[in-house]
Amino acid sequence: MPFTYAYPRAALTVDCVVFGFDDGALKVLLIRRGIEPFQNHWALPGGFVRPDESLDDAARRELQEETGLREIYLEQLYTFGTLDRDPRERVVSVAYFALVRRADHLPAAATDAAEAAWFEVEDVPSLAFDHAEILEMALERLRGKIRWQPVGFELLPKKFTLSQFQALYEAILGRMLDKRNFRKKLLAHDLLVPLEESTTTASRRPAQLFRFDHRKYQALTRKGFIFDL
Amino acid sequence: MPFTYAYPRAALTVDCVVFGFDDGALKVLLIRRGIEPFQNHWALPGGFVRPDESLDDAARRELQEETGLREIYLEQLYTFGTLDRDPRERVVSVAYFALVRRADHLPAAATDAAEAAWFEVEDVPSLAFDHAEILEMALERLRGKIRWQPVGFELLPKKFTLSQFQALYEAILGRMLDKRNFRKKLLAHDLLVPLEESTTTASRRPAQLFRFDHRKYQALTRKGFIFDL
DNA sequence: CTTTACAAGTGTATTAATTACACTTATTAA
DNA sequence: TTAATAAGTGTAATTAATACACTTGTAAAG
Repeated sequence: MPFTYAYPRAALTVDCVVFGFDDGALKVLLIRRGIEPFQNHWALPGGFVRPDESLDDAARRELQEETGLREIYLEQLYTFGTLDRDPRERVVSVAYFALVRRADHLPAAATDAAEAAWFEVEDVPSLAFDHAEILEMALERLRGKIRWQPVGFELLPKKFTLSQFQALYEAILGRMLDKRNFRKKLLAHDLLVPLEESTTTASRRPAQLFRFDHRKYQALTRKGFIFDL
Repeated sequence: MPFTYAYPRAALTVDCVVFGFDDGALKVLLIRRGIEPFQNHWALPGGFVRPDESLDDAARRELQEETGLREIYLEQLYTFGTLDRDPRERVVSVAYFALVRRADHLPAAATDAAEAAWFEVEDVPSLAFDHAEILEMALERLRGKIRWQPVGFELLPKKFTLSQFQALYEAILGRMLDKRNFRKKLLAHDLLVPLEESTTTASRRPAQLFRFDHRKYQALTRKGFIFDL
């Protein structure tokens, strides 16, 4: 049953830039395309928006289908609509920006059919379509967002050490931070709750574990706060 | 000549939130709709994206056609894609955010057919579709943007006084600022060039006129800077 | 020509935030 | 017992943010 319109219409897709943090490095989740165009190239997970779902719903569905990820942090990034971004026809893509706790989604994730893998953002293969441009914009968004919101909440495991937190910020910002100043500022926000436990593995001094105070985190993000480090 | 697809496709539109500053108040440009749905309601200028133009081009064209505005500051804001935002059919709208110097575009602007008018953002009539929501998001963007870019450049006349600049910030932020601290911080950025001239009208002390140093403005926005007031 | 009304313009002291900087401690493996 | 490694900790100097009130220059009114 075909659908007919008086004027040509662009196809609508969503594409997701999924960031994770692991082994001290910021990573992005890519899938290997199974079909043309760009068959076998790496690309951002995504696909066509269905007529009966909102853009946000489409992004969540595609993520679930292609990477197995569910219930993760997701926000709209930007809409890409230049004329030649898809070789087949006019395709407008609404890009999304997602953050996941790698520990909660351990493997490269249960995937439908295509291959999915994490890549360090500093070492990404050449990407299909204009996905390199989308990734670049997502990185800028993340670097900007970190100044406003304690983004770590979405990227770190539920229990984490201050060193892990600092390593995350250093990976995102791309520069080293002073340990004492970092801790002083972070703890001043009264956002972290120390746990009874400490790390046990590794041949060195154990580190204190913390968790986020979810309530205070939400109150702070609502009224907006500066978190410059 | 009809166009046929295997699946239904959403229509794609652009809508523009155009801000201006005048008489000490922040204003938004609206048009009165000539056709159904929402005939005679006020709405954001906008319309359908044509198959041969990018989203940015569509926004610029619609602004020109409906309000006469050309060559103004324009950036993409957000894409609105809930299922029921248009009563006719599925319509996805890419919203844009624009800033104009009211002095350069004096009247409500040369308009094609529909009526166009400026409204104070604090006193906007009820709007068609989800345009109230779009306007709200644009205001948030403007209030956020002002903190790290000297937005005044796009909104103030080419020659302006420090009091005008402060009034603009007060209108956007919705609170009063201290005159001495405002001037101290603003001038510290070394972004303004004092002119020979002063204001002449009005029965009071003339005010020093300034212009922006375009070169320094661009250098600062590129590397990002904090402009908290 | 004197007075009045009005916004323009100007400085300092206090407080808060940011930065720079180096050694000690707890653990495991050798 | 020693070596290796990352965890943990405080202070002084600098810089930025804030609070706050009077004088000046012009035009209009009297």
